[in-house]
Formats: sequence, C-alpha cells, structure tokens
Amino acid sequence: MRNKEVAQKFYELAALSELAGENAFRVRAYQQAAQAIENLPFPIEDLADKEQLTSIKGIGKSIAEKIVQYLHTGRIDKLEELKKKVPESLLEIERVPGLGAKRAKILYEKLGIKTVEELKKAAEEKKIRVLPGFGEKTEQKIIKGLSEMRNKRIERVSIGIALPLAESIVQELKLHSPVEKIEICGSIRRMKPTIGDIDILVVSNKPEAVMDKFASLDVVKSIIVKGKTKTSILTYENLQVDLRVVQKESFGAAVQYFTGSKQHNIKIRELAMKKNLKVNEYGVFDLDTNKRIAGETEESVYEVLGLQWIPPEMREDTGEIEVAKMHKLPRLIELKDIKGDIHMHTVYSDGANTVLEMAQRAKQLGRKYIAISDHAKALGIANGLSIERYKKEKKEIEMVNKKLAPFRIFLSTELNILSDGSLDFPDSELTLFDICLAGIHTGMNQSKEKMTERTIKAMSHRAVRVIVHPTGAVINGRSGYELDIDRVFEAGRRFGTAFEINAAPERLDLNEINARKAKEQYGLKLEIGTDSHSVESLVNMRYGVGVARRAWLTKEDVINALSLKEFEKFIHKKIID
DNA sequence: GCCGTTTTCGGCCCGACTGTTTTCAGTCG
Repeated sequence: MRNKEVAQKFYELAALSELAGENAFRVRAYQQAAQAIENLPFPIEDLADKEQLTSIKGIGKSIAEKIVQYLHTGRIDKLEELKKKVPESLLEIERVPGLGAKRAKILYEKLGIKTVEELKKAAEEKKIRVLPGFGEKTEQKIIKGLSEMRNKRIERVSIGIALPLAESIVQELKLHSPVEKIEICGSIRRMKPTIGDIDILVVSNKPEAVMDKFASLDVVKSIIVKGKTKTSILTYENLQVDLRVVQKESFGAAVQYFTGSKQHNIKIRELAMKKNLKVNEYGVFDLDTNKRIAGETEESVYEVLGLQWIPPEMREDTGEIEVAKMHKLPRLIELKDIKGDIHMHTVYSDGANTVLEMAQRAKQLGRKYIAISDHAKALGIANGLSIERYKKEKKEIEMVNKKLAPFRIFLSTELNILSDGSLDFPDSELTLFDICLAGIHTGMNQSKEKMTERTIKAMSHRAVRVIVHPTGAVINGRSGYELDIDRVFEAGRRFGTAFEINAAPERLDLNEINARKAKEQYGLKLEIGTDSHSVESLVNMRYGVGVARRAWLTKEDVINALSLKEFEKFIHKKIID
C-alpha cells in the first residue's frame, strides 16, 4: 500500500506549485487529491491497475496520469520541472511563522535566499525590511519565528495527554470563573488520536474575568497572546491552548466551526452556498436578507442546511455529509454501550494490580464483565504464564467471581503468534480458557508474506477468537508490521475472528481506516480492549470508542458491547461447533 | 486542475489579524 507515499508527492507538488506562483486553484486541487489519496481505505495501486483513478473525487485525468507515472517510474515529470524552477529548501522557509509561499518566493527572487541560515543572516543584516511588502516588524517577526522554531515540538501530542489536560482546564474555568457555557472543540472533540492544539470556546458575560483566570492557570508556561476575545497560552507540554469567548447566539456556529475538520467545514460551506446561505463562526445567514437564521446550537446549523446533526468523530469529509443529507447516519457506539473489557493484565504477568483490584475498578466503571488476559509463556520478558500458572489464576478468578457476582470475570490469555504462526500452547490445552486472544509480540520485521501468513495461521486455531493490536502500529512510533490487511480480513471472515481496536492511547490499533474497512468491506466484528496493565488504564476505553466512532461503528459491530449473556454465547460458539 | 439536482465553462470556503498600505495582500486557522 503506497497511499501515504503517493499523497506525500502531491503535497509536495502543491507546495512547490504554490512557490512557483502557479494558479491557486491548481494548488488546491493537488492538495485535495493528496488528502483523498491519504484517506483511501484500499491501496491506490489497485485502482491504478484497473484504470479507475478518476472515480476518486478530486482526481481527474491529469492527476491520474501523474499517479500512474509515479507508481511506474517513481517520478513525476511536473514535480521534477518544478524542482528546477524553485529550490526544495524553500519549503522549510515557508514554515517560518509569518512567511508563506508568496513571501518565500520574494525572498528567493530578490535576495537569493534558499535556506533558513541565509534567511537568518539576511534578517540580522536588516536586508529584509526594504523588500516590497516587508517591513521592520516582519523582519523582527522572522527572527523571533526562527528562534521559536528551534525549540518547537515536531510531533503532535497523544489524545491520552491532551484530553485530560483540556478537561482539567475546563474544570478549573467552570469552578473559578464566570462561564455560562464551555466546550472543548477541535481535533479533541473529533477524538483524533493525535492533537496539534487545544481549542476551548466559552460564553460569558464577564469575558475578561475568564481570560484572566485562564492566563493564570497552573498549566500555563507562557502566554502567547491575550486579547478581548481570544487568549492563547503554551502549556509545559508545549501544547498551545486557545480560549475564545463568543456570543451566546453564535455558540453553536462557533462550536461547529472550531470543531472542524477543515475539509468537513469547506464541504458544509459549499453546500450552504448552493442554498444561497452563508455559514461562518457567527451563524448561518440568508444571503438575500443577510439575516441570521441559525447558530445558537450546533444542531440548528446542520438543520437549516437540510442535514442531520453529524457526530464530531465523523466530520472528516469521508462521506458523512452525503449520508446526513439522507438522514441515514448510523447510531454510533457510545461509551455506555460498552459492557465488558476483555484485554487486561494482572500481577500474574506484567500488570500492577491483582485480579480483584482490576475487577472492582472495572465494575465501578460500569462494566458487567471482564476477561483477564495475561501474557502467555513465550513472552518471557512480560513474565508470561505457563498452563500451570493459568490454572492457579483460574482458581483465583473463580473465588473473586463468587465475591462480585453477578459481575463476571472470564479467564483469557494473550497468546503469542510465534514466528511460524504457531501459539504458546497446543490446541488441547487452550480449552482451559474461556476466550483466547492472540497477537504478535516478536519477529515483527518479517516479510509481508510471512507476517500475513503467520497471522492467518494463528487465526485458524479454533480457540483464537480475537487478534489484538492487529497491525502493531504505535502512535508517533513505529508504523506497524508489513501486513496484507485485506488477506487477513478475508481470512477473518472465514474463521469468525474479531479484531481489536486497542484502546491504549499510545496504540489505537486498528486505526479508523482499517476498522471501518473491517466492518464495511468484510462484515467483521471488532473488539475494543484497554490492554490495561493497572487499574488506572481501565478508563482508556473511551479512546478506543473514539476510534470506533471515527470508523462509523455501531454497538452491533463490537463484541464487548454484547450483554453478558450474549457474550457468553459468542465465546462458546466456536469451541462447541 | 477539478467539477456539475442551475453549469462542459466559470466558478472554486470564510473571516480575523497584521503590517503594509492608502485600499489591500499575505498569513493563519
């Protein structure tokens, strides 16, 4: 699958075209094509082979040709031409705050500046202020921007960090400042696995007091700007938090606007235009009368556009607007639909808490059942269990079950899919377990063919019901095993295997694209598990549910949303038949 | 360069802010 790689080329093409001063709409076309390719749920090579690239929205004849050329030859003529016209290193100059394509171009043409080093030198020698469209302030801003770039973080922050931080800020403001309404927006509200910055909206009759409180919170490392309607701060995690005060009658429109995604909002505004309406962060306006016709609530914004209210997690312009037009959006799974958590560890292997402690906390969180799935013996590093130790654990579970009934604990195991696809124990011994999970923990660098084969072989064991963290991807870390996910899903359909959405915020694997594909293209069931190694992580379920919602899943798609009774039926099915 | 329940040509999302101008371009989200 080369989608990411191809998309990258078109982002590059867009950026260089812009620097070369090409038609702005062509630049946008390249960007949109890049985004469309990035979000494809299947390899772009497949469509290229079938000569159906233009069936993708945003890809026409010209871009299709470029894709084909790139896939076959590894190059795009147009891109090479552009590179001759404008140095690639200008892309870095564009990233300096305050500079964009236009100014980078002027700097290059008038002063021959190609690198950030040259830029710094020219700014310090006061050579920039005399250029057309530049001035002393811009020059100062460049110098400041260059020094800030150096200590700026490069990666986005995990939602596991950003969401609790945002919640604590909201909590403080609610308790200690005069807020009437408050809402976390942006990518956090959409439950994206990684977050660039935090956006919070507030309605208040004393905005200054809210701003003052916000700017003096303990989490604030520095204040970026503090104005009447907007204050931006930097936290110690180097995360920017923007707080905006809006009018009550515009709150819904502002929440909609600042929730995004950008692509979703562009589509929304295009749709509005066709209806002779205008959507902005203040409301929806009739273009003839210039009157506001909606905006106090988010629902009203969607309603006047003839749309069903769209859950934030779906707002990525991947078809949600079209479905909302027909009022046929699925009823997405919610945290409260989750009845069990079947992936967690105890002190028996590498966990920090006992069976009883894990069970009590899970029960407190509203789960009706859990499965303890300690590591199996091949994972020595995690104190993996022998069959004898699992038998001991089983006795303990039986005792705790009596104590906590009707809450129910199942004995599970996280088996290792060994390098040849075999498991830690022979099938005859796997009957000890109520349900078996299996995952790859070693030999992650095998070829795509081998990784795919061993995963499928593991799935063929009748006791194995769930493949955990199926692609091995880690957020901001490794990108996942080489794996033919389509073959794995196809086999999953044959064997009745469920696939995990690992809810640990550093994993979130399957991701939304694969989870959605598993459901829509293969009709598979998913499992959402916290993979908890302590009682504290059991609350991570919400991140997994976030991914599930981004994948358009309903509670019917998720096995641990089954009631205790139904779940028991599920786990016995394969072993008995 | 793409696209069409008004269009195969003429459009293509919106507003704030800043700094540079003397009415606006560039950048940003």
